[in-house]
Amino acid sequence: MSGYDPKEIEAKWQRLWAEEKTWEVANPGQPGFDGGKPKSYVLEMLPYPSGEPHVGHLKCYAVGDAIAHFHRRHGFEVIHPMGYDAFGLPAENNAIKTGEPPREATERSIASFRKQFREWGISIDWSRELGTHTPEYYRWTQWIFLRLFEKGLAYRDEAPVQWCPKDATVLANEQVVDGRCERCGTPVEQRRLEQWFFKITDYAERLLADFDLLESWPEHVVTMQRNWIGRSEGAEVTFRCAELDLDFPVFTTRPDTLFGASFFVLAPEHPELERLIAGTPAEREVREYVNQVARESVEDRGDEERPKTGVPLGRSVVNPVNGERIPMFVADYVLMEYGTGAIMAVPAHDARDYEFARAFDLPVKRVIEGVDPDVARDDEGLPYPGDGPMTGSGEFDGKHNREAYGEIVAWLAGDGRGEAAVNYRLRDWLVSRQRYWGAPIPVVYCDACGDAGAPAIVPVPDDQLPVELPEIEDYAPQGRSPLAAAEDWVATECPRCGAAARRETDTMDTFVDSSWYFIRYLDAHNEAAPWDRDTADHWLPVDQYIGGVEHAILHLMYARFFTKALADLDLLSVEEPFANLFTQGMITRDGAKMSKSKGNTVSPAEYVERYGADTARTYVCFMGPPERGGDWSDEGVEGVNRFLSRLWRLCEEVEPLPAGDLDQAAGGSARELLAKAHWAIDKVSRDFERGFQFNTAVAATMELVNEAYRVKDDLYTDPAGVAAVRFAAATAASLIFPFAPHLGAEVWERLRGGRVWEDRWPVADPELLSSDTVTLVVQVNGKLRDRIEAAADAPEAELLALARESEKVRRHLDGKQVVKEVVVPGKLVNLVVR
RNA sequence: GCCGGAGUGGCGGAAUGGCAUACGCAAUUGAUUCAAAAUCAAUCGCCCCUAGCGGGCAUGUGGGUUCGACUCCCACCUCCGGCACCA
Repeated sequence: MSGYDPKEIEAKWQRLWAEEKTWEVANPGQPGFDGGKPKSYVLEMLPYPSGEPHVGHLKCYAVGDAIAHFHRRHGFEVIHPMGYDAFGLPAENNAIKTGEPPREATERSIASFRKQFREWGISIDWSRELGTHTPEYYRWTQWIFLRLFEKGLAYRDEAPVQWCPKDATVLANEQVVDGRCERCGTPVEQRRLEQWFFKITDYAERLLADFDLLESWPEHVVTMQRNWIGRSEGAEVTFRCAELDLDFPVFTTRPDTLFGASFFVLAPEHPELERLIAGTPAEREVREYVNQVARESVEDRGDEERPKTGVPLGRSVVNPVNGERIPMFVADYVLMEYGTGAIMAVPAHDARDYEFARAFDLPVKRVIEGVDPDVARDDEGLPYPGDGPMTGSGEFDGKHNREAYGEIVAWLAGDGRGEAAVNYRLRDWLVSRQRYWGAPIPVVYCDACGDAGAPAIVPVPDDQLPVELPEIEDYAPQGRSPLAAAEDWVATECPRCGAAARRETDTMDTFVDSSWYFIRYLDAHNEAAPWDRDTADHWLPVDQYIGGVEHAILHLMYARFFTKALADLDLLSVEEPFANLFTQGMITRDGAKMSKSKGNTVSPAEYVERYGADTARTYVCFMGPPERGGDWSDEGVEGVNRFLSRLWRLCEEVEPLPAGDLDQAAGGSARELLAKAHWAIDKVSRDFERGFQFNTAVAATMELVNEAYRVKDDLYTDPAGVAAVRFAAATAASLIFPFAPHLGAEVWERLRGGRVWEDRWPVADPELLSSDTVTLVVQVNGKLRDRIEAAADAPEAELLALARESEKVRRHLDGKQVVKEVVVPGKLVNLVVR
């Protein structure tokens, strides 16, 4: 015997799959397209190629590949592509440090990923491979940008952004760690700059409503997105500053507390602040305060524990419900980015307003009766955020606030003082980056086309795409995009008037690239369009999407937004990109997240080298439920390797033996082994269907192999018995194939001949799933007292009689009276005694 | 604070309201071997005793529903994840 040699087996099958292009599928209309099969689009989130693949990649692709194989063997035409999310910061930061062009480091990493995916035996359709950093791809990213621009869904606006004063650069949000610059540790400041946005807020309502269109998404992911979108119902009410003839709309979820508004607060970034204070005694103090707030880190400002600060403006507004003049303040607890950047403060019924009122000695006026002891801070039981009868609210007094809510809104709306409103926490997606390694934004600025000093934004015509990323020398940002230094590239002609114009030097957020890659796979080499409509309609939506839960909000929501926008542009027929989502949990080591600095990383390549890809893949599926995390254990890997070796040895042992007719293997341990095999088929199938419970699926296959070991020596004496062992081993190979495809294919070929992936997924024989006798559990007062073999179809009376006959049971019935008998046929008898 | 998820042997984890601890790891023992590794076989929750085909206790804590609860309900504790001055 030669022993289990994964290197040899794995190389053999990988070669065959590559040569025969086993996993490639054709599009409708292409030769080889199989229109007779239903389609299944199985997709794992594409990797970000930086360095080498890590163990999280292994788990993601092992899980996804198992699903792809399972679908194929259920008769689906499975499309299972792969690509690389190749633009992004790490490659660029590496370039700044080492001078190596981002493209080179990225290509090197991609080569490593590609090689390892092949060595893992993942069943990828390589004909559809793509990299988001190639002009062939980002040309279409730019094309989509232009379509969004035409629709008004991409726009340019001034916005506060994160700025590092030491590096003199704008930072991406991901580069701000605890309010400091990721690279130099300097506290980050906010600045207002012109930026590009996508109008995702237009889709807030549909992004919420269309959760109903999804088949199966983890509940917590839906909840996280729901919270992120943060829909609130309330009213927009206008407060007027008569002295300056200025209207200040506010959003409130509590219009029922309007009569209790005793002051009014603007965010420090509020655009009207300057007009309110110009030339007033408050001017200087307000300016100082605003500047001080601007220097605060975002984290400090968000600290709820901090005492409330602010400055009076010396101005007032009129409360539209009662005509009261209430003083205006500026305070940092009001955020410009939520609502209108201004609030009416109702200290009696809002904890934050209450604290501010205390700090500034402002009146607190109760308008709802009630006390919440958990929140109340004073003798009167204020603040009180709950519900109750109204008071001090004019004609609404005595009514319950919930009841009066709608009436107040209607009353305000009647004469234009306010209206019902919905507000979202979601903000528009800021997509421009002052960065080199991304897709250039395809517009130019033309002074000649513009007017009054403001240049016109002129989109680059489709036939001039892609706007290629130029080669540059210095990648370090200098407060503007590094692309600005490529002067020859920046200087261009206006496509509209031909005059001298300048290119946009910002690039797009990499989340833009990954918001549509799953469509490009479907028609990856189309040079005339991002995709062919019919082809995309055939394959979409993705039937099963697999990835890390860390993308629960951003990537998944952006891709949903893109899909809806593209559907509105009449480029797609689906409203939702991912019908089913599976989020895999994170693998830790020694209970901690893996990181290079902790030195607790696991290199998949090392384990594949030592134990083979089948062992590594099966182990990550076996270590626990895949949606949960798990701690990596070298001993656990060895355990899985032992199991695969046992299957291999079983195969080698039984292969040369002359086997008889399986139908003759009717009695004794042969039948028991066959029954175990069918039990395993049933169990693994159900574990797949019930949310990919791969740990128990692998365990069931282990049980089958263990059972075969227990009985094999007895069965070898008889050809029918040998046939039963062969069947058990081949079934184990078939069931383990989605996890350990090389070994599964090899054992199957040796014992059954042919290719296991072309064989339909086995179906358990109901005849062998049931047996003539069952183990009857006998309880007395719910406690197990005996187990008795009984005929499976025995009537209740017989089971009761059997139970009462048992010596062990009688001992517990002694001197007692049976007051109740519970019989579950085929399972259990419970005798209740007193 | 709000919203999710989870608490089961020495460890990772199994259990449509019906045999708690499948499967794996670790540990112990035996076979094989000159020996070891590998392999094969077996034992393996805790406690008690009269040592058996024995009894009791165990699924975070306390209640409840039920003939019967890891599973369902109520209250609480702990841990993990997300959001967080969102008006």
